[in-house]
Amino acid sequence: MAKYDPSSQEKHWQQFWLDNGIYHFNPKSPKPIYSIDTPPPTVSGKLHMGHVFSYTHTEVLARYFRLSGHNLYYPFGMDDNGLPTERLVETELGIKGSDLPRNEFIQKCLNTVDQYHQKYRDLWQSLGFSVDWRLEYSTISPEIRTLSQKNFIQLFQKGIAYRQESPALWCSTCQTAVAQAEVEDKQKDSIFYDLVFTLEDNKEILIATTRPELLSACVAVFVNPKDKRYLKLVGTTITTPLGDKVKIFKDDKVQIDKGTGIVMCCTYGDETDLFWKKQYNFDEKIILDKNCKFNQLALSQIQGQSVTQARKTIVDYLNSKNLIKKELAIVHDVGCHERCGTPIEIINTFQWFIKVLDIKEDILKFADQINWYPKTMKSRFIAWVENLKWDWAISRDRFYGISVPVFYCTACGEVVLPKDSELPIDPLSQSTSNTCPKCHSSELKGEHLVFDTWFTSGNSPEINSNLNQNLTDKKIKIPMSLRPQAHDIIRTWAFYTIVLSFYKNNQIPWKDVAISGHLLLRKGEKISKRTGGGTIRPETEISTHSADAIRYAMCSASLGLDTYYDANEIQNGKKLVNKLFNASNFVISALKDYQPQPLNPSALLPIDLWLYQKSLETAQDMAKYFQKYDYSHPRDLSVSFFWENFCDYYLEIIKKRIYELKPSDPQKISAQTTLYYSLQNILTIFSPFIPHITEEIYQSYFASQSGLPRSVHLTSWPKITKEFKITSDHQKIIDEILKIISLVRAEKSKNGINLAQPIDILTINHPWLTSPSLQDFLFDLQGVTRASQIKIQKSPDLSISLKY
RNA sequence: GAGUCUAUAGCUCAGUUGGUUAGAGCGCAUCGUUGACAUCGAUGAGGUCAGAGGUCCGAGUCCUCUUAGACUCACCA
Repeated sequence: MAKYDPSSQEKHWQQFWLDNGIYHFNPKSPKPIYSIDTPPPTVSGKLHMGHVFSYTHTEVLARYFRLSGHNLYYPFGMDDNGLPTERLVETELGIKGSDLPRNEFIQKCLNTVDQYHQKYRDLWQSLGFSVDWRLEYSTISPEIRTLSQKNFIQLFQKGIAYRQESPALWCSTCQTAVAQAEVEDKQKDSIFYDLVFTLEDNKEILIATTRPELLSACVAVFVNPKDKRYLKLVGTTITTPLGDKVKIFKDDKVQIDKGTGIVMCCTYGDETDLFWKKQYNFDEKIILDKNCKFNQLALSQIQGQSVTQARKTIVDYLNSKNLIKKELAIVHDVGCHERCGTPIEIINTFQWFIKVLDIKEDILKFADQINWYPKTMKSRFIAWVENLKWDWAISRDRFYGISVPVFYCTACGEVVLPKDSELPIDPLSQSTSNTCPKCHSSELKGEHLVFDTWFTSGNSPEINSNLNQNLTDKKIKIPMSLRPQAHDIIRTWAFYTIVLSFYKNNQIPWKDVAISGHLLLRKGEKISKRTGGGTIRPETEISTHSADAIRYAMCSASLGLDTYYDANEIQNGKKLVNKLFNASNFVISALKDYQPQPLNPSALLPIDLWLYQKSLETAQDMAKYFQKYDYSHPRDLSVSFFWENFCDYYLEIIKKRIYELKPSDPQKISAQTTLYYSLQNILTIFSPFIPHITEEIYQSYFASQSGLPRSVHLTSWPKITKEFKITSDHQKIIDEILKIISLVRAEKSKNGINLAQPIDILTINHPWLTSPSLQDFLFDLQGVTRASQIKIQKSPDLSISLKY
């Protein structure tokens, strides 16, 4: 018999599914809709195994929901605008967005993105994803740009989106404001400099800082109210090493034992500076401009210099005047931009914000209305919301993104909105026919800022519910059924989606959230955004091991847990595929002389009914787990039913009937009927995990049977019914028979004897089994044990003896 | 500094609301294999459930503390 070759067959079935629209959403179906808010992966480079991991989880679950009677709505998007994509294009083409005319740069981005769409789609399809590819979206598409801009305009009109010049978290490499969620801590080497300040009585006093370059922006000095050393200085004036005079204040935030116990407050070195500025209403002294170069307000020597240059310059300068008394090398955590690793500065700029601090309570209430799987992920969300300190900065000083759709009146500065019909709009290259609502001037200047990608992808439920309307005449309703995603973007994507849904619909965006963990390469080694999993590439893994084996391996650990990439699991997947192929071929060959007939429990031998019932129970148990978004238990349940009950026991038990009985014998037909229906169940319950091999087997036999669907993926999840329940008496006997089979095998194995070795007499010593009660099982038992004769003797305990 | 999670066999993990003798796969050992399958079958060894205390008739499971690790947040002058 030909071996199964996944490398050709997987492609073949993927094409078959596409050609036949097997996974198409059917708007006319009466089944309840199950809708998935698939994460649109950011187009920022290659997809890595971490993507494969979490997307496979959703894929497997989606297949279960389809089989269990839902009209599955499974779209797919690509998040292909904004900073991450820009950075990809910049590195790939070796250009800088800032060096090119905006239109030209955007065109280059669009070209690059197109290639990536194809690559991404190819990968998902090579894994056998059951997505309806007619429902594919791209966040840079005109429809979605319109939707995003429209939503912005509504938020602006309600006063929820606002523009403000204020200190914002700023990345000097990316030249843009960033959101709190995009900042991550990094350990950096630094130096604590003890600088000489002068008191009113001309006495010198030391203040430690790691940011001497900000000295020109020093607006105050703080000590701790409990610090007896300095308390008497509060209220007096102090002179900085540069000669500026500032006042000394007291505040609890000062740590007595850190540095010299005295802190300078510079606008702005960190968030504490910002807090003090607001609290004590200091005047700002802004010395860093948007390029993170020092301006005219800074010390003349450092003007025009970057932060690192300036630090060196000013240290040299102060040293030359002997104003640094001590340098202490330290390692400390610095907030950096997660995309590029650059330390974040706080810079004053005009940015657009969405109010989120005002609605923390509402958001927390929404979090309660959503089912979180696993439950513990909800606490991460709550912790994030409770700790928010900034409104959501939604604008970015970048090029390739969805423009903030506003104009400014050059006469009076008023914000002018475009007409809805003018959307999508790029205010830099397009104009609006609206005029200034205040002074009616038509002299307008377009906004150059673009949206943070999350502002658009945060609308994904609405995007999904409006996709491809001619295919989905019934609108997909919000809340959608499921948001699947990984845990690293709880604070971004999940949070922003809930915020936007709150403002837009005052409704939760989805009923359930299923959060995947991360795939780890080795103990403690994450797949980082930079290296993207190194040499382990999804494409190679799939082509060398097969999609089915990879899918199987990805479902090994529980939802939400970080999991190691385990070559063993892939091997197990391969073995399962092989085992299923072999077992099925055996079953199908056993069905050669079989005419399919309706399944009638009373026409089945007890052991046959037992096996069939077991297949239904397994399906039912799996369903319980699947409904809780648990894919790993169902996987193991299906494997152990198939491997142990079906292969190791049942197939061996019925071989004698298959080989030796006439086609017309009811006992043979009973076995064949059981095989016929059980194998269908087995294929269905395995199909979410290993969709290719199950389709291969299904197509080789079942697809041509009358009354059966044309694909295993269109079958129904097996349902348990009372009529297929065996009696408890039979169950008891079967339990004993399985034990006896096991004992015979052990006995043979212990003596180094081939399991197929015939036995003259098998003697069963048993407390209550009798010949009549074994009547229905005797033939099978002879077959599986190879015993020509079976004797039963009464005995307090179960034991067996063999005579060869 | 705060929060969340994790700690079970050599490895990777199960262990549902506390209930007999703690499970699986891999690995290991021994044996077997001409009738679906060596990507196989059978049998077996291997665990004081991180540590200490507590509640209970009974704790891997609940509570407290300790230790180690991961993640998130805060601090980052």
